[in-house]
This record gives sequence, C-alpha cells and structure tokens, in this order.
Amino acid sequence: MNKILDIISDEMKKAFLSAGYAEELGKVTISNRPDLCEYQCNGAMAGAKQYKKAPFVIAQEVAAKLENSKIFEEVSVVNPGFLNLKLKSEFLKDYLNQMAHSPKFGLDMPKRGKKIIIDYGGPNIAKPLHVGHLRSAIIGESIKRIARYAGHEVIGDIHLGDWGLQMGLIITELQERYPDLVYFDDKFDGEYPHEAPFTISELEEIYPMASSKSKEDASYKAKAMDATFKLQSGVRGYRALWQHIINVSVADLKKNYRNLNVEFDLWKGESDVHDLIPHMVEDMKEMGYAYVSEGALVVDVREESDTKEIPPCMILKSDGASLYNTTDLATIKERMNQINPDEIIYVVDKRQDLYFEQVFRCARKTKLVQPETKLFFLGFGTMNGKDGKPFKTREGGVMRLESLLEEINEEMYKKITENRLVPEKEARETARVVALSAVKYGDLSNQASKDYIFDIDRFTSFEGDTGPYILYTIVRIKSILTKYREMGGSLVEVTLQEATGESEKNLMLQLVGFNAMMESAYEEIAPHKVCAYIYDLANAFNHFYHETKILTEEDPVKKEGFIALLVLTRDVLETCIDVLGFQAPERM
RNA sequence: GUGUUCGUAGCUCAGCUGGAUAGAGCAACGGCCUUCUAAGCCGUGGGUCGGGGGUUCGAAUCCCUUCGAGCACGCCA
Repeated sequence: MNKILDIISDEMKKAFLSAGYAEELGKVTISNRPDLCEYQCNGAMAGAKQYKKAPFVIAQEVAAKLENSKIFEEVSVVNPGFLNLKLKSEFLKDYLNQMAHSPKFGLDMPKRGKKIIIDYGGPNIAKPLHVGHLRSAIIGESIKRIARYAGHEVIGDIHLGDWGLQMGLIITELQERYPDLVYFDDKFDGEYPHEAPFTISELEEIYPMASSKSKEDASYKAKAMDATFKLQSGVRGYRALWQHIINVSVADLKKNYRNLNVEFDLWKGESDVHDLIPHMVEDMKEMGYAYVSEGALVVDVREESDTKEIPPCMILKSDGASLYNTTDLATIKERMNQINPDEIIYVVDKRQDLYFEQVFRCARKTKLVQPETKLFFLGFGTMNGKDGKPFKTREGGVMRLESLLEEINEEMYKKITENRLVPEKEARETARVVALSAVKYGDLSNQASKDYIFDIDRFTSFEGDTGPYILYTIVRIKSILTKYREMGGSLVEVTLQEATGESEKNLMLQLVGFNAMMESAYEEIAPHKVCAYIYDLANAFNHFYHETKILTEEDPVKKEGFIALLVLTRDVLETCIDVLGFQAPERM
C-alpha cells in the first residue's frame, strides 16, 4: 500500500505538471508548522529560479489545479511561496481503514527479502555479562526485529568468545584446585561425566582470579598457555572440560538474555571457525595477499582514496598465533559458506570502527565475500554514568548486568506498590516488564552511534519521554477496550469514522505516518526513529483521550469509530514496542 | 601528530537528504482528578544552535576555518 506522503506527493506532482512545471517540484513533506497546516510543499520556491517567476505566483497556479482535489480540503498559498495543505477527513479515514485491514498496516514488502546476519551480543564464556554488553544486546535485538518486520530474513548470531587464552586460564585454575579430576588424567579413556564439576558462580569467580594470577606469575601463565594449546590441539580431557565450561556458561547466558527479551538464532563462537583458519591463511598467502611484515603476517588494506594511513590487517601474530582478526575473517568465510547472506551487520562498540574497516577490506580483497555482499559496522557509543564518564558501580568497578537490572526492577516495584494495592506476584511481574521498557527505551531513543548517559534516577522516574510513558498509554487504551467489551461491544467489526475534532484528526495523522517511519527506521538502521514516532503518537493519543469521552459517547457510530481508532492506535504502538524489544502489561 | 565523532535551553536529548516563529523531556513556576488509570493533560519562563567566514531567495542543517571535548591509530578483544 502506498505511503500517505507518496499519494499526496503524486497528487501534487500532477498539479505541478498540469500547471506547466517539473513534477519533481511536487514533493510534499510533513508540515513543520502544525499550527498552519498538516503537510507542506516547498516546490514553488525551489522552482522559482528555473522558471524565472515569483514563487508565490507558481504556487498560486499549482493551487488552482487542486481546487477539485479529492485529497485536499485546503490548499493555501503563503509567502514567499509555501503550499500549505490540509487533508480531507474522508480521505484520511479511508486511508486509515485500509491500513487497519492490511497486513503490517500496509507496509510494502520487498520483492525479494534480503538475508541478513546480525552479529551482536558478543559475550565471553565464563565471564558475567556487564553493562558493556547491554547496548549491543538491546540495539542488535531491535534492528533484528525491525529488519524482520520490514520483510527480510534475519539471523541473529551471538558470536561467543569461547576460545582464546581465557579458556586456558580457567582450565589451569581448575587443575590447581582439583588436580584429581579425570579430565587431567592422560591415561583415562572411559566416558567423561555428564555433570560439570563446577557451577556458574564458581566459574565467574575463577576467571578473574586466574587472570590476575597469570599476570603476576610467569609459570602460571605458561601453564595456561600450554592448556590453551592442548585444548586447541584437541586433547580429549581438555575438550571435555571445555565443553562443560561452555554448557554451564551458555545456560547462564541464555537465562540472562531471556530476561532482556533478547533471543539469538545462532550460538556460534570463535571455536566454531578454528579449523578453518589454517586453510584460510594458506589461501591468503598463496594468492599473494598476505605477507610477513615486522614478523607478523599481514594483508595490506590501503586504498587510493584514503585520507589517512590505514594500517594493514594482521592475520597472524609474529609468534604464529591467530588473533581477533583471524577468527573474525574465518567467521565471515564460514558465514558465506553456510548461509551466504546478502548482508552482515556488526553491532559493536564504535571504538572498533577502524578495526572493522580493516577486516572488511581484507575480506573483500581476499575474496572471502562476494563483491555485492554488504558488510556493515554499526558502532554504538559508550554508556556513561551521570558524570559523563563510562558507567561504573559506586565503588568504581564494572557493574554486572544482573545487578543493574535488579536495581531497576526494585525501584520499579517500589513505585508500583507505593500508593496502591497490587498482588505481590503481579507487582513483581509488572515491575519487570516496565523496568525493561525503561532501560530499553532509554537506550534506543538515543542515536545508537552516540554516547549516552545512563541515569538510573531519570530512567526510574517514569515521566515524560520514557518507556513507561509509552506503556502507560497502551495500558490506558487496553483498559478502555476491556470495558467496552465488558459492555458487550466487539472490537472486530469496527470501522473508523471521519474525525470530528482536532485532536482526533491529529491522532489519525500520526497513525498514517507509520509506514514511512518504519521504512526509514529499517533503511537507516535507526531504532530511535521508532521511539520518536511512538512518543509523538502517545502524545497525540493522550491529548485526544483527555478531551474525548469515549465510552459515554451517545452516538453509536461515532463511538464505534473511536473504538476503531483506539484499536488501531494500540496495535501500532504494540507493534512498535515489539520491534524495540519490550512489551506492555495489561495493567500498571 | 594523523584520522574520526561530536558541540543545540540549567540538565538529558530530538531536529541535520536546506524552508516559515529551532522542538521535547527533566528541573522551576501556575492550573486540571465526584467522570474511561493524574505514571496523565493544559499553561508560563528559559536559546546570538561553540566562534568566524562562505554558498543560497532561505543555513542548526551544506562548504571552509577556528576553539573545545571524546575516541581510535600493527602483534588486546
């Protein structure tokens, strides 16, 4: 279904054409002066020079062609040559009814959906999630959902850090503590136990300890490197132990991501591509791309158009070991082989921008990807504390994600139970749902690429432009609809009526902009546009709500029209928050 | 040093593919609950869009320059 702006623009273009002007001039945009008009066209001013005519005159000629328009109720010409437009209520109503009965509110689907991999999350095995993982999860999940809604096949891959020295460190520490475990017995050839010999809390405690030990104690570090080597070369017991670490850790990660309403389609990790590396490196050497520089194996990725020096992409360290680049390149290779996506989007801290530029160029140059495969780096900014510096706990440490969420849940619970009686279980559940909206909306309403200030006090105050405000609006609508049903009304066979009041028409005008918003949120990979849209929509609704008595409306047709408008508003809002990755409760 | 991102109200942010009087929220002040959830609604005050130059009929938006801040710049991830 055509977007409203396209329909209006077409009408305007026809008018420009029949008045003797270029049709491109007829582009219509949403008014930036809502007090004067609903939509506007600035084409007369743009064309003034070309036609050597006063813009006001051009606008008048165009306006004359629109006198009998079925779309415009009013076309006025204002100095120096603005064409100010108001829609006929009937046209608006018809468009909305069509929207309400079309799949996805009439959003146009692509002829052929793209296959897109989104690489986000990026947690490390055996290390708890901390606030640094929050943005990747929230943003990645949202763009995954937006792209899916826009009609594309999207695969979310968590890309676990499950392979390097960190694994050797953990294994070494386990050996220190439990030297008698069968995994360390070279002669053991039976079946290893199914139960892991440790818990997630023990794992989380082991890693930092092992890490600091290795920094102080060279022999400990040597052991860890040896353990890493044994693991990577496939020593049975080490592999079995490693698998336990993975299992325990992944189970915990899944629980944590579920709490965030984040879901991955693939749980691939660095280990999955380990075996591809030697061959990939050989190919790069054979094809003459990779060469030794300062002891390390590198691929040049400079380009003519560079305005700065781009260092080569490193493939192997001078000790012959692989590194982050190597696994990332191998991962690209594997993804191309197994999935062959049109596009891979990386949702990663923006500080890795240059690094990914190197990797992408290297992947292109060494032909790991097709020339038409799009590799996109979506860098997000740092989550700062109130002081504008990277977010820390009060003690200055890294804050665990769980603690952060608990803190916010608790604040929310207090708020909910403050002045009313709510059953404990419902209060806890509502607190969780609303808290998640606060965190996610707080993050997503900022442009992803910018740093933003994570202010717990602000996010838990729930006033103004926040997730809870959006939820509150939805809950209000649901509440009315529930009562309407209880009064015997049906929500299915309702039809929108022409707007009679200003706030009602404004709400309709907001709704009608859904398709264009969603399209640009997808194209620009910009969840914050969805946030901005639903904030405006919620405002428009609350304004309408305030001046309209819905359930007590006496005219049944009018009342049904209101209900239809509410249903559509609710559906659009819920679709939008779903795409942002949170939900609304029934009551709050 | 090079590159890059950014600088908009006291604070947090929109707006940036050029348009009319630069918008929200918070904070401040003042109204609105016997009526569908006041986590709401309405109103008041608050700005030389870092500075300077340029392009244009028209610039927060595009270009140049300057000041200030963040970040990145070969063996970490």
